Amino acid sequence: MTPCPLPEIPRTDAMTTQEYAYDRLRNAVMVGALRPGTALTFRGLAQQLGLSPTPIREAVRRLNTEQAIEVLGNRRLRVPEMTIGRFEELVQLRITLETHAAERSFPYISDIVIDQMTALDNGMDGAIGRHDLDALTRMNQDFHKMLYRLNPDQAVIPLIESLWLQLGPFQRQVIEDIDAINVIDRHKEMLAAMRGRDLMALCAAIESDIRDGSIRSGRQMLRGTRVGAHS
Amino acid sequence: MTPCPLPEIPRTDAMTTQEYAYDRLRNAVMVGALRPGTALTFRGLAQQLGLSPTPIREAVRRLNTEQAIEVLGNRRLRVPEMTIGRFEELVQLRITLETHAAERSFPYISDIVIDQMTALDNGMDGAIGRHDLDALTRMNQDFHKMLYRLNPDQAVIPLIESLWLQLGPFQRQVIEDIDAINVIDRHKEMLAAMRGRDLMALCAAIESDIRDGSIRSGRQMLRGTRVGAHS
DNA sequence: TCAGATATTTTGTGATATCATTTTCTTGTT
DNA sequence: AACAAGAAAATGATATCACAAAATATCTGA
Repeated sequence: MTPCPLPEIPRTDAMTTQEYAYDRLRNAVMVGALRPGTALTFRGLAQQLGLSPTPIREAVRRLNTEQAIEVLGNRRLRVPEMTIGRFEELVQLRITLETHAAERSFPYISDIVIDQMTALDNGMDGAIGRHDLDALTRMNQDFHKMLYRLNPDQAVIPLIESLWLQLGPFQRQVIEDIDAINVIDRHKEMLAAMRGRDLMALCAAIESDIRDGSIRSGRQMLRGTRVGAHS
Repeated sequence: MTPCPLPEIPRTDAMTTQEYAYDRLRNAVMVGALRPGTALTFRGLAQQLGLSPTPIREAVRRLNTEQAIEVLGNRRLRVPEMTIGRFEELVQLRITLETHAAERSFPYISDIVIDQMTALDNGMDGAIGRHDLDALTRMNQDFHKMLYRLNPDQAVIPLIESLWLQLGPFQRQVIEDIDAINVIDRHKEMLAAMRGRDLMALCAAIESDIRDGSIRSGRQMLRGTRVGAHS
């Protein structure tokens, strides 16, 4: 009965305990360290993190509001299962929201940002070499966020992150096949479109990027109604 | 120093205290009972609701995650201010997300649902007559949600509700001018498009519906950078 | 061996207490 | 009257406690 592996994250002094618990649990879901269907308890998490239940409850409730963790009526928490229908919805939503975000950030694209994103993209190759999938996932998200954040009034990122959280536990199984190279190629396409200031091409590249990361998993799912929770 | 008016809501026995606090605060923000810029404290809310701080903290943290309430570094909570830029972003996001939702629900439209939505729309006339703006807001949202919920795998509603929460406090000032009649007309357009199974017309009606509820407020805002917090 | 009842443990919930900060009020000085 | 300094009150954060409900383990009888 090994406790679930919650990847460690840096904790600064200015951070409250609740904040730390939230960040750590959120990161665990985001990078897919917890399989779909994983059962949790407030007190179990508290013990595992060496904290009292109070800040854990606040953290879990927040993640519940983001659809990242289910709070079941009986007294268990669960990482949501994935279904074919829900998966399709989430992917379509990602495409809609992320192309929207790109469109709203488009006027703010500058050469400087393109350089920064290029550097970040190059860094991802290193993560692949190291087989550091956690870092790869985070860097991939940072790459996308860097674009969407260009719009100074953006309100879309929290919504997109909720989708990433919902896809995270399932998506991990895809990334483990290291089709991640495809993702990188799509990033190159995105950067090319940004250099040419071509909005249509940028949105097309984003859509491809999202779809590529989903085809495999879609196939996997077609073999059963559910995925995850093998044990 | 009258405490902020948090509209009362029904409380069932099966409800936990945290859940009740969340629902009540959320409703208050949603219907715009709290003006933008309103300052709050955990303990103040606890006292006002006759509860201990613990469940209040959980409720407020959830609302913070939904961008409905700001948790400032100093020790105050605040209903976010509105800016022109953010307002424009939120409205555009609503249009993108709600037309997306309509598209994904489109195949599930049935005559029965159209009848139900028609009935709900008629009920709104009554709320206008009674000048019950809280009920009007809720019924308007229920009208939209009834459509978006048709897709059994929908994951979009929580995202849309986050936008409604962010617009709520500001939008209230608009509705108070009772331009709400326009909204109703747009609902009739939506219903007509649904009867004709015309997706394009449905999306156009939704976009008009959202824009109509925003023009006035946009104008109001152009006179200053901020709105609300009149004190 | 297995099903059902009972006892034990675990869990979620919410109030309370404590502590360090921060805010606010008071006071004194220029 | 204005402003700075210090005292008092209020606040956020989190551990702990008590209670009821639920889950799990144990026991009993066929």
